[in-house]
Amino acid sequence: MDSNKEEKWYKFWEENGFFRANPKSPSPPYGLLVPPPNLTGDLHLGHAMQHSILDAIARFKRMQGFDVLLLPGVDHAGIQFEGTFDKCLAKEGLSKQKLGRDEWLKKAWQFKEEVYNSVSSTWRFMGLSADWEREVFTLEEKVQKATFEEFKTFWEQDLLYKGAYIVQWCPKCGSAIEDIEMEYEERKEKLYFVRYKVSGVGGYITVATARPETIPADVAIAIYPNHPEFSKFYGKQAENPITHNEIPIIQDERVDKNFGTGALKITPGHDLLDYAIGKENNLRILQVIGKDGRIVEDTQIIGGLKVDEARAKIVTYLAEKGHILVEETKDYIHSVPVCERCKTTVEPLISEEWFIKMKPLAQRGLKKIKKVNFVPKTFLKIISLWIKEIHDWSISRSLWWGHRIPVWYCQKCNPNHLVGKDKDMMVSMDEPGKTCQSCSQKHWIQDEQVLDTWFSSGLWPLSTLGWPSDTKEVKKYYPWSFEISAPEIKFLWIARMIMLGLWFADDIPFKNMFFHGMLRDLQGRKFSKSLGNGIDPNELRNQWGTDATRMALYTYSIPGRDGRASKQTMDERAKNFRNFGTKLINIARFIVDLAPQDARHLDNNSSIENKMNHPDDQAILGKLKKTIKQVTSNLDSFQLHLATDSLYEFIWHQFADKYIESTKNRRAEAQPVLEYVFKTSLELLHPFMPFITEELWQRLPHTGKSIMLANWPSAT
RNA sequence: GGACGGAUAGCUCAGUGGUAGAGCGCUGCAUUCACAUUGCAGAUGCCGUGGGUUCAAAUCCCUCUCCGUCCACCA
Repeated sequence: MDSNKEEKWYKFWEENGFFRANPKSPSPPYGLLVPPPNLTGDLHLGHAMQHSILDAIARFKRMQGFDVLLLPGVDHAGIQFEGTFDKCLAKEGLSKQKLGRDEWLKKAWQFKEEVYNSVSSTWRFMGLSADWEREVFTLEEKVQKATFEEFKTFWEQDLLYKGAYIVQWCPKCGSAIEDIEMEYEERKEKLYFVRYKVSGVGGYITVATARPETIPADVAIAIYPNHPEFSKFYGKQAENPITHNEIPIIQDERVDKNFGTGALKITPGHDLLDYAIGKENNLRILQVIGKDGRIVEDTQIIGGLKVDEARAKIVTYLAEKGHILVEETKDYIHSVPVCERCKTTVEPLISEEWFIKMKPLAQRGLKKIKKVNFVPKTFLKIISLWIKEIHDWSISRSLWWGHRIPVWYCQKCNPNHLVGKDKDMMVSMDEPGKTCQSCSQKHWIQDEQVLDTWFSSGLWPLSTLGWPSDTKEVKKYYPWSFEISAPEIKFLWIARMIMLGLWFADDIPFKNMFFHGMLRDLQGRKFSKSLGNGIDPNELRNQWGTDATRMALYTYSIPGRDGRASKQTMDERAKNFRNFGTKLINIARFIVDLAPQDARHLDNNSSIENKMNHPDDQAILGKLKKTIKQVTSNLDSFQLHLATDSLYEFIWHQFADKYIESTKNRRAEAQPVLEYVFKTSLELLHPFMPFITEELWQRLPHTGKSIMLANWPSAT
């Protein structure tokens, strides 16, 4: 089937409104939420698979008589978009600094339009029967309102706070990121043994560290309790070899007695564990690494240097002074956290950020999460465990592209942008009309940061339906019937949608949660641009057609199961299903074009089983019934690979190879069965191969305008 | 260190208590036949290891090995 014909049918369906949901219809709802692709991202094989699965379920449910809402959207993808856009600006010699926030945003929106227009048409691929008129962009007004309501409610419920906290900072993105936005890279570095002089009693305490450049920010040394060698120093002071400050020697059982020397330098400003220990011991917090990834200027010895330069220089210096013995230095392989998006080494440092207290949300989430039917069900456990061990969610990002934090400070009374309840700050979407309660004037200035993309995406099941307004869409389609996701965003997105949905709408956001597997290359590596191992779904479509590409993808659609694929394996499978399509065309040619003059034709009004008594007819009708049952139950349990498998086997090897051959000597008599079995087969196949089934169905005796509107075959 | 998943034909993978399956690849035969983008026939597997439950195990249970993924504050 060529792409012109595909386009023709797609247009036919869309123009007839077959993709549209109808909240007013009395039919029961079946809502499917398309995971919004990133604005800047090309669609890859994983998207193609998601779309194919979503579309099969949607078409199946429509044929079963449901009022289907398949709702598409686009994600603004904060960090990713901003990175791409800034690169483009740099080519024109422009930058954020030069433009300023307002001008930058204006250009960013223009850029968004350009990008959107150039790629959005490709999102309609794979025959996705989405209700395009309802497409939602994550920054549009509707979503803004919902996001504001979310923020405001958290604020009123006292679940929102702002504070200096140790965060994972990506110097390149210039923003805090969440733990779950980080990756780890195995790196071979050096482990240095640094001697700190103990004051008063004489002697040294040695710590092992991979990060000597943070020594200027050391504020204590911690040893594990009852350290055989060092416990005599407990309570004494040591001398910081760089700053020469006196720092206390403390004990903590979180220090691993088997690592290094059993003593740990405490740097609360640049390490999460140290931060926790420092807080409990009321230690000062010093910072030597700035948000630009360089050592702060007024640091001794290494001020102004990049981190790796600083490390080299400080090691040389400490070795010269006898604090590091070169022969004691070890090679050390460990995992270094890097930013998932730009692969820059992440620096833990102190920053002012907004947080949500997640405990209450997690509690409610855990109580109700069992209502979600996870496919495969192992995800219930995985996600529940994560929710159980939830920590507060840092929702602010130092970006410009996103929902700006709806908080206003009185510039006069609150120049440091501190947060208290209703004095010199306000939570408001637009500039407050009121005056400041402290100075009775209006000098409002908005918080500089924007919200984490997932803060708004987490509300996607509600914001897309017009919440917080009590719309007919919310009433009818919430909770959604079906959601699909890649496993990699199960915490970032899925877990949060569940908690937020329960918090704001008091119900789970979706009844069925389907996780597909990850497609990898033949060596088991992820597809990535840098490896160049990606497979372009459009190339497959051009070569083999959309129907065949979809069928090839269904063979990989087993819930939660990763698959390995190459262009070659995809070609092999797609080719097979292209051949299957050819087979269908030839079956149609045989049944329709070459029908004998005296053939009776299919009569929709009477039961075919009762009229056709030949054993071959009875046999094929029986097998068809069995196939209807199988396909229906496989679709009900979202096992698309089994559904397509049994259809393929039935149509090709039972119907075409055996039954059709057997009718050649009683051709005219068998015509009604040929027509009936083929038409029914096409209807069963339509969710998976929408184009060719429409094309051929139209050529058979039929009622109704489209196979999309046909009733799902019944086995009774 | 925890949690989860995988190991089945040359390759990519289904199956998951009752005589080993598909696609691609391979071998042989068939062309005035709806279809060579085909049909028919065929070869190829101690279903990772060791044990257990059962009349019966690739399938359920336990052990081990190897691979993979996720989680965790790996200095």
